[in-house]
Amino acid sequence: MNSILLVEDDELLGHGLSLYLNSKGYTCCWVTNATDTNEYWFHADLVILDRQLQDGDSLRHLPGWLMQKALPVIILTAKVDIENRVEGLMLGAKDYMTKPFAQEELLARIIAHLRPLGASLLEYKSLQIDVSSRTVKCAGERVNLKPKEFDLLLLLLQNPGRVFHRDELLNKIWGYRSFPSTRTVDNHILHLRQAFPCLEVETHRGIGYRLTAAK
Amino acid sequence: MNSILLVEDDELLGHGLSLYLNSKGYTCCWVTNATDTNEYWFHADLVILDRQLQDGDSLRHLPGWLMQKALPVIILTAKVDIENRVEGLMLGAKDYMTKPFAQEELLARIIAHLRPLGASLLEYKSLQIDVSSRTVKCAGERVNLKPKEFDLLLLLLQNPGRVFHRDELLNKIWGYRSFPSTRTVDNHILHLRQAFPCLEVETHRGIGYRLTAAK
DNA sequence: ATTTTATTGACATTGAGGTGACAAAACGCA
DNA sequence: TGCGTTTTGTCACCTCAATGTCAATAAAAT
Repeated sequence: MNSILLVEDDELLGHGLSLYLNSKGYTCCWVTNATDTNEYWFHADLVILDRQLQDGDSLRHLPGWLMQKALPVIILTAKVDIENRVEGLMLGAKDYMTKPFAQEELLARIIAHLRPLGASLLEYKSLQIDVSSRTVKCAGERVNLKPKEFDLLLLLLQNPGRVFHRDELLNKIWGYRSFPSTRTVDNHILHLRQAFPCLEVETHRGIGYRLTAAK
Repeated sequence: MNSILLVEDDELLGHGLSLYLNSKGYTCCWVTNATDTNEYWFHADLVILDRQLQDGDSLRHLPGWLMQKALPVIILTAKVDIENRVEGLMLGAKDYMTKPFAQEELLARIIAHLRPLGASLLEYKSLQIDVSSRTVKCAGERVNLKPKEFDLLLLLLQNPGRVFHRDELLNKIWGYRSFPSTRTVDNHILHLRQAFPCLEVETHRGIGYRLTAAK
């Protein structure tokens, strides 16, 4: 469960937001000044930072805080002019919202910033395929696939249930434009089947292969 | 040299923005439809996506595109209502801007999203990398790296686990736009491997390299 | 000019993956 | 059911392109 540090000296807004965020399942820590911010910064996964605090413009502290621990920061402010937004973003913030704003939008932005970018994770039964690292885990165990094998697995997983012509596979993965009789596709299908017992690849005689849609 | 994919079917805005981004030092690729987006997605570091294209709502394609390669996406739209913003963010976008907007703010947001959330101190096993002073310590011992070697190490460490195409490395670190056959990348990888026995760089034959995510 | 850094080219090494032989299975047809 | 044909499964081998490696050269920095 992610924890959010809310820095807001407006009692009403601070109270409302912290309740709201709590209700959405976040651990929300609400502070009202720079000193407390400093203290709680380390425990947060994301920071919502009001720009005007009683003890001054919170932006002054931002670079220092970020240097201690890098976090996604969403700045809240009443100021609407462009220069201020640009300044906030340039000082290290990830996002900038102008009051008044809708709770729902803030929440959506929080989710967007907390969501890991590399989450291109495909799942099929006990398989996990990470596209960006080109790695496959089967029941938690890393399995090494050769490049073409990985490409083939990826294509099948991205279209579960669909029948692929051998020719289509040769074209999409091997880049072939003519289709000689070859055992190449079979070979790679074979390797995948051997590597992953849980992988249900149906043979469609005279056509090609398809991956049984997992649920 | 970061490259930005601009998906915008308004001629005027598309042209203006691509010029602007180019003038700010980005390699900007401007396309106007979903098909071309699909093709260029892989080469981009960040995507600016207009929501309404001639061939429909671009949000339909977003999850599919993100699955191929995870990228920060900024959505542009004329729609102002909250539901639309939330929808876009929930589908995987990192940011959402409503037209009309100021170029400067878009630029600031681009910078914010491309800026690695990295603290100035990166760690990997027994390595400590100080980004600001460009120094590396291995098990407490200062190790001198050549500039390009440091850049390469930094890029890998900022994206642990991710596979980098050789072309991508040549582009990001060497600024190449064409990709001649060269032993340059291999050489620098070699030097890093020799300098740091603890550095686990996987070779992905025919693709590139990746740093094993340490934990 | 001297030192440091980067790139190139030659050569060794490796491993991905294709090839073809053969076995096994599926299919068609009587 | 049985036989012949076609398609697929399986395996071992072999090729070649991609990479590892190093020394020599070029380029850049000082």
